[in-house]
Amino acid sequence: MLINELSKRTGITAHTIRFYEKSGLIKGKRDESIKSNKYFHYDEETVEKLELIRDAKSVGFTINEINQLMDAWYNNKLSVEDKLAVLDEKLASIEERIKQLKGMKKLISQFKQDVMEDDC
Amino acid sequence: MLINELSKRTGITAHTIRFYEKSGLIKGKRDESIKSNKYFHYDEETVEKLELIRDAKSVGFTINEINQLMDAWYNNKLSVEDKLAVLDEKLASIEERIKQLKGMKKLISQFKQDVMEDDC
DNA sequence: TACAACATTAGAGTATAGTCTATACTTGCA
DNA sequence: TGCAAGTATAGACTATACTCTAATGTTGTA
Repeated sequence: MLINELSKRTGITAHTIRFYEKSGLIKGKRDESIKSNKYFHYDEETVEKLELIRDAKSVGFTINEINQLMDAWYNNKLSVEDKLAVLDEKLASIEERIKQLKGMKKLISQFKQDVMEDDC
Repeated sequence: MLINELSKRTGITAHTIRFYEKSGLIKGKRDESIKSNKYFHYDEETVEKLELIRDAKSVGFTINEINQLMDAWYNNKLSVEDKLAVLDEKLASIEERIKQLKGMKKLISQFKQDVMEDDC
């Protein structure tokens, strides 16, 4: 599929998809048999990757971190140990974030109590 | 206390503190009785605020969101209803983030399983 | 009193993550 | 065949959140 279809399927603009391509997150292939253009072709895996990128971004991962994650996910040049190391590191950072969010939740809830009590 | 002491107490550089001041997150006072300089003086509440800023930033809140939060926290111009509205909104966004993080955790854990099974 | 340390302001620079424009070529359809 | 729609690339622009530099003035201490 070409970039326009990829964009429609993922809801991510062609501009942003090209930005991700330049950042190394995804990789389109050129059809060498077609000499008239230099259009990139994308497969189903790229759709999957873009969805993963969206999810990972929404939880606060940077492009760099997503790159590491995708290498563990799709890159077969990495050893199982290296993949597990990356995955474990990401899991730990997620745990840490959840912990911090819970702390902040507690803090705001407490303050909410205070505000309500002030009102009485 | 002057900016240098505030910086030492919070571990936040004077540059960044001034940036936060320009962004409206904190407010130093000038001693009108001293005419020879324009040094800003900060109180204990500012230390508290900077700690809150650091915590809120670490869970992903933007300066804009922190500004709203601080208004609910410290600004008495807001009504109790308005304060509660801000606090509830922040609580909801924290819940949402926790949910997303848990989803991502599940995804990565699943992939970790897959990687380990591939290894056998 | 010299001078290092500290304070302020304006504005430039950096990093991240896009977002948009301009230019130019290609393709599909009436 | 004409022309709108699609594609690629380079590079400019934006927003957020700092981070640093330069210029200039103030304070404390040996």
